[in-house]
Amino acid sequence: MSTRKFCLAVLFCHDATGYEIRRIAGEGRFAFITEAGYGSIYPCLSKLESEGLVTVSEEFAPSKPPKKIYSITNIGKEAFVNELMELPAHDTFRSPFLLVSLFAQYLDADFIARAIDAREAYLRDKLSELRAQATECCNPASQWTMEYGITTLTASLEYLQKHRSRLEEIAREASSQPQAAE
Amino acid sequence: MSTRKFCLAVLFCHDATGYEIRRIAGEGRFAFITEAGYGSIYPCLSKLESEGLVTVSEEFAPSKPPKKIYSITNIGKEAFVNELMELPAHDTFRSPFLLVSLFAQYLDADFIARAIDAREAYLRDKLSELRAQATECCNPASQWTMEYGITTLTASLEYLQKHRSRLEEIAREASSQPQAAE
DNA sequence: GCTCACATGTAATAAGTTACATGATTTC
DNA sequence: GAAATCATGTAACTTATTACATGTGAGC
Repeated sequence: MSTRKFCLAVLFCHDATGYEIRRIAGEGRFAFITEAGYGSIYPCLSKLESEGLVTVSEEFAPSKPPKKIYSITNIGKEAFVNELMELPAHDTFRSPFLLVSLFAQYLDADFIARAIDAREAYLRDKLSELRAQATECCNPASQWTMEYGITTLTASLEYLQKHRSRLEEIAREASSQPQAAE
Repeated sequence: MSTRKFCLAVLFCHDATGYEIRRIAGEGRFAFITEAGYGSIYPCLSKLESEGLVTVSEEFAPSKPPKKIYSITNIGKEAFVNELMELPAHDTFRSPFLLVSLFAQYLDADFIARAIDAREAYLRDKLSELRAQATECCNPASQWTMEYGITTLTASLEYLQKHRSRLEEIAREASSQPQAAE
């Protein structure tokens, strides 16, 4: 149901094609909603249309692929707001990296260093993207939400930078001695 | 594949039944791995057994339901470590609450206040549970990982406490005036 | 000439969630 | 006596992911 809400959320703000909705997924103010691909978005838009929550208008530009521009209807807006008005489920936060860190002592030190590097780079990218979008944006609720994201990502990046050496050491120490299961 | 890794991770540390694995899901050092239910765990354990990564021993205590205690095999340990030794995928963080905050201006102020209250309570609970587990635990990698979680949850809770009034005001202001779409 | 961005979609597969089905023991 | 905890599992359903399939135009 999360792709559904995401599509409605985007269309609530402005008309868009499936392609555009896909591009927005996981970025800016939608960073923490979903990262749906085409395979979820296109079928979802068709379903929303059949339910009357959105309408489509096709645009045939000469010598360009035809576009389907989706708009949310009043019924769609109402449905969306109603769906939001239930106490939101709690966050799902899943981190394959934290599974790696949990078993750092059984993995090699080089690998751990590379995994940390990759994570640091990723967090930095996400952060700069979010910061850029946040300064551009003038809607107060969007700004509040993006600042929330910036705050938590910053905390995450700072922890990683401050404490990465400790994790790297755990991996180094373990690989230099015979290992025993915990 | 995440339930699979989670089961192997738990069994890497100690033997357990499906029921126990379920209880550990989403708690302590496994807080950020998965929150799988019985419906994922039991079939997963059967599959791991058929692959030879774990073994089962049944325990028939008189006047108690029979238990199936799973143990990881050497092949299982090896497979697990090998699966971890690929650069971890990036985190997935999905927050239904942040979708609500994004549209705060269209929702009623009371509802926003309740949603924030619920989130604050949830974060506080998660944090105290994690802190309790972190002090009990003496494995350095587990501790590093839990402190990571504590750091980000703390940042999240602090943001919410400091800035909740701004979000509440957005909802209040909007409901007192005629609304226009963004 | 090649690759990237634009643009839409389907089909097969994998995975997870929910509800169902059962039953003993312990705690209030 | 009721509710919660321990304990296992299946079946149906929903959802998301991946790969496939196709085609144009712009920039290098």
